[in-house]
Amino acid sequence: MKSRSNGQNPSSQRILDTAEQLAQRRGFNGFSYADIAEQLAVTKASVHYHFPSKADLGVRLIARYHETFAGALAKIDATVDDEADKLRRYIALYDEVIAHDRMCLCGMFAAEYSTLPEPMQVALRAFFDANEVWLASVLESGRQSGRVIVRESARARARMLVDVLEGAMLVARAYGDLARFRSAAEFALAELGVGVRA
Amino acid sequence: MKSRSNGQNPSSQRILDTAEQLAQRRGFNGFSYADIAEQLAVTKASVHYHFPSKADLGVRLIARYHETFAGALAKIDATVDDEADKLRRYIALYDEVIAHDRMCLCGMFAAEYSTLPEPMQVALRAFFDANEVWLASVLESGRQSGRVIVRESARARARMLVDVLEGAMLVARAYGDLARFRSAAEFALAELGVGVRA
DNA sequence: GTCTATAGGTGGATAGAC
DNA sequence: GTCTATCCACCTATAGAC
Repeated sequence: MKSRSNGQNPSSQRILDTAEQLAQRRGFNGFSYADIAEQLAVTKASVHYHFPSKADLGVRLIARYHETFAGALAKIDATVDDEADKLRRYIALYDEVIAHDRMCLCGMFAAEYSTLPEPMQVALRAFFDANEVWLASVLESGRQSGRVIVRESARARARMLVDVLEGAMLVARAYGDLARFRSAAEFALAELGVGVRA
Repeated sequence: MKSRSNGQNPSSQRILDTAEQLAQRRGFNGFSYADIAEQLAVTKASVHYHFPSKADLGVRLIARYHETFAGALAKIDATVDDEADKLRRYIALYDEVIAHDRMCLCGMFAAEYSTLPEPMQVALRAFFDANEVWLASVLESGRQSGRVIVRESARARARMLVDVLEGAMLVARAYGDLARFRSAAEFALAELGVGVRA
């Protein structure tokens, strides 16, 4: 039945790990099959066996990133009640990315959007949509519980929150300055009446 | 004395115009000499005559973009007194970029930062530094005149402003949604006690 | 599932005629 | 200042042996 890798076995995972790191640091147009093969000490042909085309690889990269992110959000929902805490935990997800000297995979791909195969563009928007939905839900809940200040549309504020975090990562990376990202994140939280620490 | 184009003659300007458009839409790694040559109906060799290496072209792109931007800021300073108006005019500069279906040149290059030749990286930071200095000055002045609400460091708030505008452009472009950018910009202004309209 | 080998194309860049 | 012609490195991708 399985005459071809489905991207779930160990080899495929290692390839995705390596490609993800490269994509987050150099962009989708900034790395090649040769780069992946070199880091894993295999041949380009071997990588092509698991991911026939770069478009396939790109779609799987976004899908896995999305799944991992969604899992992290589900864990927050399962372990945290306070909406302010949820927002802090959300920002910590971004913090960990830039702390590892990476850009958000989807923020990176957003820059290259017009050069991407259409399936990747669709998957990319799905990622941002999911972030927006989750954040809007937390903000709405926070407004009702009185733990978060949201004067305007929760949905619009959710979008703006994603925007500032992506932008802060983008610019901070040019300065190699993690503190710069944290400062912007702190401001974004403060506007919601949420302190950096509980 | 001038045996070689200095990037200031008409041909060079047309090349820079074309390259700028391509770079803002596809990124520095997303266009080639062939793309420029095709749009201008000349040969690649002719483009290389004006800009021998792509690194040369990239540095000149950022330098010209920076100069144009600085000129626009100087014009704002020369024609507007009210700090809230200055901030609205500043945001209008970004608005015009995305309205032309482009990303900020330097925001785009920031994504590709680690793949850029070092001279381009230096020029890139200089652009963001200049933005930050101008904005911080306007915010500080606005705070003193009472026309802008700035509770924290003007410098840090200036950075955060650049971050949210760059991030809003980045994400809005994936949705082809100018309104999404405008909404984020409006929020950013509102936090400073500045309305969208005077 | 990984390898060697290679195809077919495009990248940036240069030489030299006009 | 623009052209033709070309170089060489690299790209994505495939064929076929092991």
